[in-house]
Formats: sequence, structure tokens, C-alpha cells
Amino acid sequence: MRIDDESLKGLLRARGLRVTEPRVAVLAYLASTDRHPTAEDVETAINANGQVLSRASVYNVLHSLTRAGLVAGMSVTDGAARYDAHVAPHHHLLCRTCGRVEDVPWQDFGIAERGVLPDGRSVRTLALTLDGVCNACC
Amino acid sequence: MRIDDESLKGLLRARGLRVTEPRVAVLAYLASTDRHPTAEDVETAINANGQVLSRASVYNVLHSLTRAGLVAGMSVTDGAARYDAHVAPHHHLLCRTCGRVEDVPWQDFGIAERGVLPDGRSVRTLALTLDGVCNACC
DNA sequence: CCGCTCGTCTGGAACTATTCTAAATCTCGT
DNA sequence: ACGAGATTTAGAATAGTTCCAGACGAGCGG
Ligand SMILES: [Mn+2]
Ligand SMILES: [Mn+2]
Ligand SMILES: [Zn+2]
Ligand SMILES: [Zn+2]
Repeated sequence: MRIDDESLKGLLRARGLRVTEPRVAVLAYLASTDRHPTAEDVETAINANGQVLSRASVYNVLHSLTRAGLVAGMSVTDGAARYDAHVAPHHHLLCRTCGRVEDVPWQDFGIAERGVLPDGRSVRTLALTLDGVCNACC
Repeated sequence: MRIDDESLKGLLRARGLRVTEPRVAVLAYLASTDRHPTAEDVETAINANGQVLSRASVYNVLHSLTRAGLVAGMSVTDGAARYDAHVAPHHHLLCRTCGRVEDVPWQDFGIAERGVLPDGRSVRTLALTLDGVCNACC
């Protein structure tokens, strides 16, 4: 999904973040894919466009965007953290064949809504991780 | 829960694993706690008993036990993987206050009823991770 | 438009978690 | 008890991420 840079800059400003080239580039890239890229993927993709973005900056930017709620990070077993500009609640399917991380429609199970487990422990957010096989891998 | 070493050895043999002191020690420790220890926790706990178990062996053993289905590993955001000898399906609550990982009784929620999502993707296992506050933290 | 102030970016070093290596040791079937 | 092959070990190597201190530049007040 191609979003023009002006909208992205508006998003950054709206969250009180300074508008910088690295931030716009990272956010644009993450918004353009549903592949849940790693920090390294982000660095590679952006530097392929002629820019030079240091590894440390990739992490800096990912952290500010995450703190601002524009991006969500997730840790999958073994390996690098992955990032998602799709911040509306949803679950993930980790394909055991190709390693891809795919989206799964949101379901609340009535838990987050109540905010409390039957035994009284309180719940802020929940995430379901499915270990299975994606459509591409049949 | 204290399980005697003979039963543990039986478990190892039943899964076709050779019975070694490190394996028995690691399995006994994991079976005795519900705290979901990290590899480092395991090493520390076992070496406190006078044994000397190398870091590499901790990982070797955790891997064999995991492959054998006697232990389950889980990755929590940021930080070391955690291990659980409680292998029956259940969910986890990650306390945002103290960092503890607590068990939550299993529920299937009717997702992937027959191991298949409504859209056809197949699911092997699923685990719900709740981000909330444990009872100790009120 | 200019200059100042911080927030941000950078390369590289440091750090943490995990894996690899090759040699020593041990388990268990025979 | 023997030997083959699995397991353990210390240490080096790797992967992912964070830290650092200096250079840079976004955006505000003038
Ligand atoms: Mn997603
Ligand atoms: Mn558990
Ligand atoms: Zn796949
Ligand atoms: Zn707690």
C-alpha cells in the first residue's frame, strides 16, 4: 500500500515526533509491506534506494515509531524482532515451513474486553500466536 | 513439585534419550518450578548444587529435551528464551509489573477447531500471550 | 531568514544471548 | 568390559541489539 510522504509526515507530527528522512523512509517502507520485516530487512530495503541509513539509526527510528504507537514490534522464537506498521489489533500465524509471519483477523475472546481473567488477574492486551502453515506453503 | 530422579530417567529413556546427569538435573529443576526459567537461571540453579554444568551444555540439554517434547521453550519480548517442563497446552500471562511469566489455564476458544482456520490455513499449535498484571502485583 | 538548542543520526565499540568447534568423556548395546 | 557413537566442555565465534560521543539538523524564537 503506497502512502504519500506528506501523510506520513503528518502522522509523525501528530505524534509529536520530528520529521526526519530516516523516520519517513522507515515508516513508508513498513506501511508498504505486510511481511513483518526485521531491522535488517528495513536497513537493506532503505539503503537499496540510495539512502545511507546506519544500523543504529534503524533501531533508533524503530524505537521512536514504536513508542509513538505508529509501529508495533514482535519477537518470534529464535531470530530477530519483526516490525509491523499495521497497528490495529490482530493475531499472527508463524509458518513453520517458510518462516513467514502472516496476519490473522482479530478476535478478543471476551478477555481483553473484560480486562480480567476468571481468577481475577487483570489483562491489558493479548496476542495469539499460531504455529502452522501459510496458504503459500499449502 | 518434587519428582524423583528415577521417574525422570524413565521419561528420558521413554523418549529415546540417553540418561545423563545434566539432563536429569535440568529436567528435575524445570519440573520443580513454575517460574519459566531462562537458560541462565537453569545454569545458576544447577551449579548452586555443586555440579558444574557448562553454558553450552545447558543449551544442548534444553534442545534435546525440547526436541523430545519434555520441555517447551518460549520467547518473550526482549531478553532470553524461557523454558517450561509443563508441556500440556496452556497460555501465559506476562506481568508488566514484575516480569514474571505465569500460567493461564488452557482454552481452545474454538479457533482452529479442527486444526484449520476459517480461511483454510492449518494450525499446529496456538498460544495466547496475555500482557497484564499478576496476582502478586495486585 | 538566522541562529540556537536539543533531539536525532552515525560509525564503531560493547554487550547479551546463543551457536559452533574440536577434543575429552560417557552411555549403553553387545 | 569394550567400542561406537552420543554427549559434554571450554572457549571462540556469531547474531542481534544497545551504547557512546561527536556531528548534524529540525524547528522554534527573534
Ligand atoms: Mn501483523
Ligand atoms: Mn507455562
Ligand atoms: Zn509458508
Ligand atoms: Zn507481577
